[in-house]
This record gives sequence, C-alpha cells and structure tokens, in this order.
Amino acid sequence: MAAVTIYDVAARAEVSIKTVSRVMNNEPNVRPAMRERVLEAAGALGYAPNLSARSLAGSRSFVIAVFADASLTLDHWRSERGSDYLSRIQLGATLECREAGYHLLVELIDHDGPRVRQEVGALLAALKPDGVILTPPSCDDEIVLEMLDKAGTPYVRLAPEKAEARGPRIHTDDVAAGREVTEHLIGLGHRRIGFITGDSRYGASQARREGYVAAMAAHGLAIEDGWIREGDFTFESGHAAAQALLSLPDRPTAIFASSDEMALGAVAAAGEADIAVPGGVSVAGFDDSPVSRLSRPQLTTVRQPLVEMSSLATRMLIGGASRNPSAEPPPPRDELLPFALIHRASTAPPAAG
Amino acid sequence: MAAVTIYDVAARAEVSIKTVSRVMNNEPNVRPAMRERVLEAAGALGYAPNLSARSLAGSRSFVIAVFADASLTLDHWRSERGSDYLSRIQLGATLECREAGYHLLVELIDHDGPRVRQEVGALLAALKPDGVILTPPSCDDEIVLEMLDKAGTPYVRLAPEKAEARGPRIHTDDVAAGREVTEHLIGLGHRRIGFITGDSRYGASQARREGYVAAMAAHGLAIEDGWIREGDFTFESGHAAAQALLSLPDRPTAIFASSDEMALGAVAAAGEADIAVPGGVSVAGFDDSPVSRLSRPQLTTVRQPLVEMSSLATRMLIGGASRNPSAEPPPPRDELLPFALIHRASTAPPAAG
DNA sequence: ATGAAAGCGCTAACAG
DNA sequence: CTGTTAGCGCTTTCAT
Repeated sequence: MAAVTIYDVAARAEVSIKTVSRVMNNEPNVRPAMRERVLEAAGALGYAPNLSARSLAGSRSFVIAVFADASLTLDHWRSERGSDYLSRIQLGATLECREAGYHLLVELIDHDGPRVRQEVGALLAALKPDGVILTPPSCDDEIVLEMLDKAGTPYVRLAPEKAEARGPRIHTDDVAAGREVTEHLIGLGHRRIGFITGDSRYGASQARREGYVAAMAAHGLAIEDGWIREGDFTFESGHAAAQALLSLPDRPTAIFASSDEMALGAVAAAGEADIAVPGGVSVAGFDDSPVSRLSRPQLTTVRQPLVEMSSLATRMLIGGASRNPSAEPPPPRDELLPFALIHRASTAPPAAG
Repeated sequence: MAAVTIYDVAARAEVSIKTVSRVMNNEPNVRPAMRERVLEAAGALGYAPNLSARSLAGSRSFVIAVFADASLTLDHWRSERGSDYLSRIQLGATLECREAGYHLLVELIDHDGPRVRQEVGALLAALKPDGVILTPPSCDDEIVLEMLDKAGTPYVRLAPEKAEARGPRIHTDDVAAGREVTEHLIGLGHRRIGFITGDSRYGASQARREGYVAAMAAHGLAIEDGWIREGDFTFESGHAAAQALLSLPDRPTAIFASSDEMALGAVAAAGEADIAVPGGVSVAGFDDSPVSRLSRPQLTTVRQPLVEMSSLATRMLIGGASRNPSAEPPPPRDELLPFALIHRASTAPPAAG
C-alpha cells in the first residue's frame, strides 16, 4: 500500500521526475507526446501529488484559510442561531477552491484573546496558507493584520468596518442598504418607522442604522423617542424590541429590523398582539438568510452578496498565490459589491388613515 | 522574513534539533531544564513547526477531513435551507481539532459521480488525512469506503443507513426517536396523528417514518389514508403537506413533521387556516435545529446529538491517529448516542371532544 | 525541451 | 537522556 510517488510515474512513463512535475503543474516546455505518456502513467497508477511535499518544496501550499472569530462563531454555532453567515462565506470559498485544486481551512481565532499574536503566528507558520480570508470582526483587528503582514501572507478583508488601507477589502454598502430599505418603506407610504439595531460588535450594525437615520432625515421624517431599539440579531431580541415598539402609544406602522431573525421575532410579536403583517404593521429584515422564507408572510429583506464576496476573495487569493517574495505586493484593491432589496410579502402600504 | 525553523530554535537553546522535536511533541526523555530552554527559545522566536514538514517526514498529518456529498451540500448551501446539518458536524469536529492541534478540512465529494474513485483517491493521496468523517449519504457509498480501506485511512461513519460492518459508526436511533415523538403525542391524548416524511435520499427519513408507524400500531391506532404525506425537509413541502392534512374531512389533531423546517411550514399552514397551535392542532418537528425556536409557539422537537457525534468521531480519529502500518486496525466500534425529546410549546393535549 | 542534484523542515530510526 | 543521520515527495535551481 506504499503510496505512489512521482518516481513511480516517472519510471512508468520513462521520463525524469522533473518532466512529470512539469506535466502535473501544467508548465510549458513539454512535448505533447511526453505529456501524453506521463498523463497515461499517472492515470494508470492513480497518482496525485502529495500536498505536503508540494508545499514544503515549493512556494505554494494550495491552502486558503478563513479566519473567523472563535467566541462569536462558537456562540453562533452553539446557540444555533445564524451559523449561516460563515456558511455562506464557506460556500463561495469552497466552490472556488474546488475548481482550482485548493483546500479550504476554517480556523477560529481568539481575535482579542491575550495570545492572538502567538495563535495567529503559529497558524501562519504551521499552515503557510497561500491566502487568508478575514471575516468580521477579525478583519478589523490590528494585531491580526500585523501578523499577516509580517508573515507576508496575502489576505482579503471581508466587510471590514474600518476602511483604512490595509490590504484589499471586499464589502457592500450597508449604509446604502439601510437607506434603501427605509426608503422602500417610505415609498410604500409609511411615515412612522421603527428600527431594531444589530449586535454592536459588528460594524454593519452601525452602518445600517446610519442608513435608516439618513433616509428618515432625507425625507423630513422625525424619529421619535423609542423608535430605535437595541437588538443583537437574535429572534428573542427582535421579539422583545418589537413588543416595545408595538405597545408605543402611537405605534410605528413599519418596523425595520437589522436581521431576518429579529424580523421574524417582530412578526411573531405582531401576531401575539393580533396585529396582522403586513396589514397592521410592515416588517422588513436584513440578510436574506434562509429563515427569511420561514414565515408567512415571507420577509422583505436585503440580500448581501456574501457568497460572491468570498468567492471573489478566494479568486483574488488564488490568482496571486505565490509565496514568491520577489513578487511585488498586489495593489490594495477595494471591491464594492452590490446588495439587493428583496421585496417579498411582509411589507405593504400602511392601513389607510 | 525567513521562517523560523527547528534549527533556529535548536541553535538558540543550544541543543540538537531532535531535542527540540521531542519537546514540541511532548515526547518523554527530556530533562525539565532542557525542556525549559527549548520552550523559552521557541517562544522568543515565535516558532511553530511547519505542518507540511511534519506530515511529510512523520506518520501524522494533523489533518482530519469531513467528506460531504457535493451536490446535496451545495444544494443546501445555495437554496439556503439547512446548511445546518453540516455546520453542527463542523462544530463538534472543529472543537476537538482545535484542542488537539489538528486542522479540519471539509471536502465535497461527488459521491456518485463517474469519477469518485479518482476524486477520492486523489484527495486521500494529496491530503493523507489522519482520519475522515463520513457524513450521510456518502457514508454508505461502497466506492468511497473501498477507497478509504485501500488507502488505509481511518474513518468513522456518521449516521449511516446500512449497518454492515465497515469501520466504526456513530449513530442515533431514528426509529426510536420517531416512536418517541409519536408516543409523546399519543400520551397527550392524540389519536389522529398525521406524519410528514423527509427527503427520501436520507436513510433517517425512512427510519423516522417506521418509528411513527410502529408507535401507532403499538397503541392500536389506525393510520388513515392520507395521513402520511411526502415531504423533503423544506418549509414549503411541510406547508403543502400540512395544508393537505388540515383540509382532510376529519383532520388529524396532531402533525409530526420529520424536520423542524417542515414543522414550521405546518405551523404557518395552520395559521393561515385559522387553526391555533397547539390549541387546534399540535405540531412536532425533528432536529432541534436553530429554526425550531423561530416560531411562536416554539417547536417540540427531537435533539439529535450531531455535535456530540462528530466530536466523538474526531476524538476517535485523533486518538488512533498514526499512519503506523504496524498498528492493528482499531476494533470496529459502534456507538449509539442518545437523542432527546425536547418538549416545547407546539404540542399539547387535543381540544376536548 | 529535458534532466540531475540539492534541498524544503521535519520525524524516524538508530547510536551513544 | 541526548544527538546523528537519513530520508519523506516534491519543486527549484542550474545544466544540458
């Protein structure tokens, strides 16, 4: 059961191992006839180059890593709410990796633990990934960025909060998205619109709120006391916030929740208060997560291009993949991907009056 | 920027590289004093052993792979329903890997494509994982098992459909779970209980149905025509099935759906038909997935020990990790992990009469 | 266009 | 208890 190596293939094809190597890596300078022979031999032997050997000898590891915040991710996974964010990032990255013969590693990092330096340093030294995808909020961590820079590992920041020029970033305009949802509601005829914020640990929460505030202001609509309630992206928090909103003396006719789960909580709260959605109150969510369709009515929401973001990030990383120190650092790119308002059934014009 | 190697540490600590290696691997036969010195040097230099070198030279790769069916998984990820199954498996495995200094790779395989042999063979040859976690339905694929055996790669099958003795398996008793839910409903006083099946591509679907049928029979309750409806785990399918069930002339007083999403669909259908849950109809789900709490009332469901299953699998794999060919193959273990009925608010005694 | 030789950074056998 | 010597399977030079 000894593994088949490049030598076995070379022997069978009667060429040197270097030629086999060339063929396996699609390098030039191999005559078609040789290539044929090598391919035939490799196929017959069921040969596949050993990743460790390639990584050790060469300049690429064929590994892309996703860094996600440990406590946040474990929290999500454990509490079983919204492991979805990471899943979608994984989807995009996995797809691209598969196509390019790369492998994706999801690594959890204690991005503000006392030993981040040690942890991230060890990860980079051990794995030597050809690229790292940084998810929020780790993508804004100074130490992580510093370690990455120091190790010379290419990375892409996904939806970073701070825009300062540290490596390429891929993001979407959360402020504009917040504005667009609010304007959608205003366009429907709503004047009294409540807002439920997201977890403050995410930069996007603040951005969405800004969008809401800006849109209200732009249309000359006041935001009354108590119309902005704190949430943390969970169903429960949305439920509670909506209860408060709906029991206001002159309650809003529409609620914009910063996540779909909170929007579902709002829908449930409305149901309990015998207020129909969207008849009695319109509810809009955010994320276009799977759960946005798990209600009647289905939620109006905003689709974030998470899958596209991570697949683009992966492509950038794989494209420039090479630990080659002589290569000039890639120009810090800044990609803004479009979001999309998904108008479904949970929003409608307010009841007359 | 040159990476720090074992030689740098050895030089700084004034010992041989072998001693450094011993310390890094927690091997015996190192005096505390030496160990101290090495640790100090390693710390100061920020040294971490290169994974590729370890893998290439040694008998372990420090990599555990999860094989998941490509089309099914992509389907789930894309359609954004239930990427949850894999997420939970990832959670358990990730936790254990982190603890043991291992890395987790999720690989999608076309488990019934024409080139499985090639694909799986290449994956194993390239990665040389210390162990593979097989998820349904790939865990029942003859070719995949054969390739794994041939490569001598240890694996654990998670929730396999067929029990034949090929490697260790970890599972839960879906038939018993189906029975228990049904009996819970019967215990509440229900006599007319409808059932919504799951996606037939999963063995568990059939098992849950068997449990339902067995429980009904055991209690002398008839299953009338039309009480068993086909579903595919999705909200929509549950919604449609429940609509059919609820419009039956003498409709069931309880509905047992084989997944939480379908149960939510059933709750929605009941709402639209102005039937209260659980007042007018009780609804039970299955999986205790995140969404089971995204409704009012929250769903009665069954918690599958997926996280425990994958963490046990990972521990087994890491524990026996060693490509050491002299080691006798581990005894094929068969672990049955307990499920748990989670009684929440969606089930209650039927309305009197 | 092809090949020979020299490592990559580590662990596995052995010596001492 | 500690160190020496070979490779692991590949990619990189550098020849040819």
